[in-house]
Amino acid sequence: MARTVDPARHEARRLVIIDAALTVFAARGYDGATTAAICREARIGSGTLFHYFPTKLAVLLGILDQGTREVRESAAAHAGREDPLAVLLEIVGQVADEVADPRAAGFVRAAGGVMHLPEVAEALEADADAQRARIRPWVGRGQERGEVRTDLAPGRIVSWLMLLTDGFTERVAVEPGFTAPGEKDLLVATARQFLVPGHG
Amino acid sequence: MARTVDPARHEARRLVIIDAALTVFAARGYDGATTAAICREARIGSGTLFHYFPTKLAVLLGILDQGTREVRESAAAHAGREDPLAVLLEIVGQVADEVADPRAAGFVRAAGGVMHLPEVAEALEADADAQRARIRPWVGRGQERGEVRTDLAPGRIVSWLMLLTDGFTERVAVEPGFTAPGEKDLLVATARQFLVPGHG
Amino acid sequence: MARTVDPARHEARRLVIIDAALTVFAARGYDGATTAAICREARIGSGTLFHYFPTKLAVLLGILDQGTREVRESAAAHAGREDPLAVLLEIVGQVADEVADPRAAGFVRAAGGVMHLPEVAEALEADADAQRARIRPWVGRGQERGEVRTDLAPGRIVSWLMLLTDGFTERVAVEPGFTAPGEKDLLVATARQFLVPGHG
Amino acid sequence: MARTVDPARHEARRLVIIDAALTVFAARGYDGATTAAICREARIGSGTLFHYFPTKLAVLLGILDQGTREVRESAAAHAGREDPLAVLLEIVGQVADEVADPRAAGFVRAAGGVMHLPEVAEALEADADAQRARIRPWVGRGQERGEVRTDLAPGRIVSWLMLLTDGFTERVAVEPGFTAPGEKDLLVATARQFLVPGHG
DNA sequence: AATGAATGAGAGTTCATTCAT
DNA sequence: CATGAATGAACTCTCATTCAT
Repeated sequence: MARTVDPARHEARRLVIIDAALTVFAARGYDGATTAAICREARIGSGTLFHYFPTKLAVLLGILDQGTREVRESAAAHAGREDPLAVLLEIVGQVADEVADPRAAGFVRAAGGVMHLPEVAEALEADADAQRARIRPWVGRGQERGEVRTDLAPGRIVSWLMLLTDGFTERVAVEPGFTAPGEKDLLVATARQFLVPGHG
Repeated sequence: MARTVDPARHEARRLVIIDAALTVFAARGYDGATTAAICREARIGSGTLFHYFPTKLAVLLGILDQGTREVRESAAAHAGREDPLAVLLEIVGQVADEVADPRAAGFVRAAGGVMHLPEVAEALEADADAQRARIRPWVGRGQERGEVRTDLAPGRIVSWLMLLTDGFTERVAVEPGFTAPGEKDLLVATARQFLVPGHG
Repeated sequence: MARTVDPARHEARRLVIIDAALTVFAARGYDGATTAAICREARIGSGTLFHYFPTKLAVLLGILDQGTREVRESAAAHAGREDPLAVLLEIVGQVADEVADPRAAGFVRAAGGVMHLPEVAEALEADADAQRARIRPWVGRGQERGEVRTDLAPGRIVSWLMLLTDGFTERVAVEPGFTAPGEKDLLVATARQFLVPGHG
Repeated sequence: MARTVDPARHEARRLVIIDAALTVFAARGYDGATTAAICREARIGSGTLFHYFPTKLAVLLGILDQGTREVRESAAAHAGREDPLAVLLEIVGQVADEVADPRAAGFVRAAGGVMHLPEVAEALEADADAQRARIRPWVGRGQERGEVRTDLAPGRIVSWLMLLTDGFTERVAVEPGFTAPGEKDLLVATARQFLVPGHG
């Protein structure tokens, strides 16, 4: 009656691998990250990696899925709110917080570097969809209540908010002096400015 | 046995290779782009590629240098102007125009994907410096003349303008419906909004 | 903590594994047969396989030994017979019957494919020896009684009978239209023709 | 005007590789033969092997194709002959000669060991077809002329001739004392006996 | 100058085997 | 006794780079 199948342990180990891979991908890019380096970082044997993920690419996709799942959870957390503009700015601020993880930008670039792989493109699209779905409803409600500008279609406003967070992520990654905590307030202010132009 | 080192011919061929490589890097990423594929695209033999560039990495760096040089040339074109705000918005608009090349975003991501290589980091930094140098003086002059907000240090304003163009580039790359020509005006308007907050 | 070493149960399980391995080896060859596939076929865990056999190779050798043992048993069954030629033709016919098992030919080829391994070569030799030992006495007696040609040394006649059964096995394996039951009679007739040339 | 494409040189090198691979496959089986060993035997770098063959399997298939081609050429050599029985016996004898190459049997077994791979099965079938096609017409003509038994369908006679050569190959491979030159005459005699039963 | 055949270092991945449970 | 998660040695194959022609 050997009951070695401990799903919790399995999931925990999976997360260890994902975390290690995130580190290595961020530091060396997708192709630069050897599976050997990931295993070393995760302190596992090479065989174990492939016990949990069928290919190196699957590890990358696993990380992306994880991120998408977290975006969806975050979206759920806003349910029931009645202040759309505040929610939108909170979401923007949340992105700034996430980018504070020094690995975030490196990993985003690593994934972008292999976006030509269909599976990666698909996963990134799914992630983008989740992000849009998190933002979109609040734009609509904000417009209905007159809290958000109505001269732009809601979908376009979503795109521009994502433009701001994308640009923010990139800057944090590239510019040493441009730190997430230090620029967060200006990000939120700029987003507000964009959402409510007259405000300034 | 005429030593027919025709520098013009040499440079022309170099540019052919650079253009081919740009196409292939954009389509497949840096590591995904084999030198064989670049040679095929450039219609040259593999040996020829290495006559013009010592390594594959050197090809990438060559493209980046080319871009940096163009930024510098573009900067020179603004010399003597007396309307800083207009110049800044022109520069922003110019980025939107460049991004219309469908290869632009793909190449940017390809380069970002190997940013962990010191030479690439250096080249990208040089490019960023050139971009900053192109923008920076006009921010300062704009502030002096009262055309640009003064509540932010000029360097920070430069960073945020680049944030906008970076985010714009990313959106164009990722979102099928988000086209450079279609969104250019809003980019310029948003940049203006950022530079002159009261304006809206 | 009863030391329930039930030898019967142990042997039964061993046979289950051997049978499963025979199936998988026949279908995929020795190297193509993963231990995982054998375990799946035998409905046991991978650890269990190695409780019964120290290595994958030992499983193969186990099957071969089993076959050799059966040849010896078959040989014993002929003891006391007084009609050498009939015995020889029965043995030949028996091979045809065995080959009717669709796995037989596949397994023979699988074993042949790793004959370069000394242990396998040895086991196959032992099997061949057993087969020779089963045939040889009846050839001698047949010659003594004038039932079998005497122009060839008995050992050579044994070799040629095995040549016929080997070729038969191969044909059954390779040629869809060449079935063991359908060709058995001709095999026996050809063997008789070989043993008693004038007979035709 | 570099004209480095020397097809003759290319073909020669290809044959060197095929010959080396034949040796190694025969000695160690398909899976036991590492590409490294083949390269060592052929005195080439590992990259060169894959310059000539896309995969290790393709090398095996190349050898099989080569064999099939040779069978077809041999078939063509008999064109115009008017003595069917003699041709058939010559073909049988030819097989005995080929089997004298000590690598032949080992290679046959190596290929058989991976017959579960569809490409190998297909190639072996093509080879078998070529062999049948080489034999078949002479059986028909032999029957028409009354030189060959007519109680069996011609296709079946073909199968049985191949049974004899297959068994011969196997015996030569397995039995140290059973040599191709030493047993060739008996092979031909046995084939004749089979083709013309009354003869003995 | 231009070529492409040849190279080999290095990568991802497989799988027989071990051993704690 | 039975299990299957963990392991790492070993393999095939890719591809940037060299160099004789």
